Amino acid sequence: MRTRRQAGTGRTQPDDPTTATRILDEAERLAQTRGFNGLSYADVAAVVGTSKAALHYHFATKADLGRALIERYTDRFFAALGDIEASGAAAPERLQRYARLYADVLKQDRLCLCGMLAAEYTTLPEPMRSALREFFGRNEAWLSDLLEAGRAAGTLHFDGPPRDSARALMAVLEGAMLLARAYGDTKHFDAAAAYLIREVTSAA
Amino acid sequence: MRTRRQAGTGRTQPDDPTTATRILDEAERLAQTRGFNGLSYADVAAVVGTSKAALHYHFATKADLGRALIERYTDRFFAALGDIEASGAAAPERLQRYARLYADVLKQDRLCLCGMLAAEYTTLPEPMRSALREFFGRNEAWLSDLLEAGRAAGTLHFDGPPRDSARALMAVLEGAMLLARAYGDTKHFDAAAAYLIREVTSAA
DNA sequence: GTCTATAACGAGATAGAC
DNA sequence: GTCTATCTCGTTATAGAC
Repeated sequence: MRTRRQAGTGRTQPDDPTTATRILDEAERLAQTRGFNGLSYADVAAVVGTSKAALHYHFATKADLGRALIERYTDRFFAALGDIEASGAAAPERLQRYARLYADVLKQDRLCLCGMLAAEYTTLPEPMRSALREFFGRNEAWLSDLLEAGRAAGTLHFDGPPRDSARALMAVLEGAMLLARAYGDTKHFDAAAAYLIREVTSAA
Repeated sequence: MRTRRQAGTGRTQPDDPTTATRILDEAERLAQTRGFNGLSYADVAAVVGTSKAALHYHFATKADLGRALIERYTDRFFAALGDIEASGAAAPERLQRYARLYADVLKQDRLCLCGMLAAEYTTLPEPMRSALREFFGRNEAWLSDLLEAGRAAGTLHFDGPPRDSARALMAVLEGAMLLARAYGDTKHFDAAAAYLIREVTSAA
């Protein structure tokens, strides 16, 4: 039931990476490259330099670990989206920066954590499934707002409801990561992303 | 080393589904829903109504089974593309029918076999990896030819090399399947696919 | 908080009878 | 061509010492 733990003393917040954090870091890396089902406690423990039992102390079950992974990933992702909003850039530039978030992940030879987990969806425990749906739902909402605002400002052009275009954008980014990695060529991703953004950005 | 086998007698070709075929059918279904790593010999044997050892007779290793799955899937897929070509339809209609191939898979609550395997790419043995790259490479070539012909005929409109648009199309279809299944809503797929096809089909 | 040790199970794969 | 039986290994998870 427990997940993460404060130490007995009060000085556990602002320190170097805590053990739980290092566990999450390595589990995240493995999940993004090999998938959640392709990740074992033994793999993680070996890199972190601890034991399988210690992992179970921090994350009692693999489902707990998985849920923590998605939640941390989601928090980080939307913090990055907050940075984009705070930049005050116009809609086309925001869209470019959104796509760059994905490109940066791919450059590390990783897939989007949630895209990867979506492929494994039917094998995941329910807490992970609902966390995934939340990630994609919030993404769709964020993109829809961006598209709608851009269209209102005359800087973006597309037909139909913003939600449909948002879904298409998410789909092309997730799909392009998948295909680009199979080819071992990030240019596959860049071409697909640039194509779709050009469609939305260029005048009708 | 062996894979598939003819019986001693000569009448093993035109019969009801042979055991090897039923094995492939069920393994394919599981791979498309749970992934290749989420599929076990025990699962397949239970549905086919045989033993794990019998599976090993037909497909000595799991890598052999996986390769056979991709090859059969590829053969079927390009047979379907051949039907589209033989129909004599114009490029926009061909594109619609191409997208419908994916939609039909999704309606069975499955992902594209090769899209699913692409997510598991780093965990796959090399023979499966090269078979995957071949599937996507041939797809890209087929779509590129279609796009180029459509642009020449004035029925399709897009900028840049056909190859980039082909990649974007494949990416959106694979990605949309992934996301639609997580939502349990095939309309997610239809919206994304329709959006992208409209972009290419409508006049500039 | 972390360890060693081990339980309990499922995986892929093999041997040999029929 | 399929079976039963078994092997070996890796998996998640737990027990209990320190």
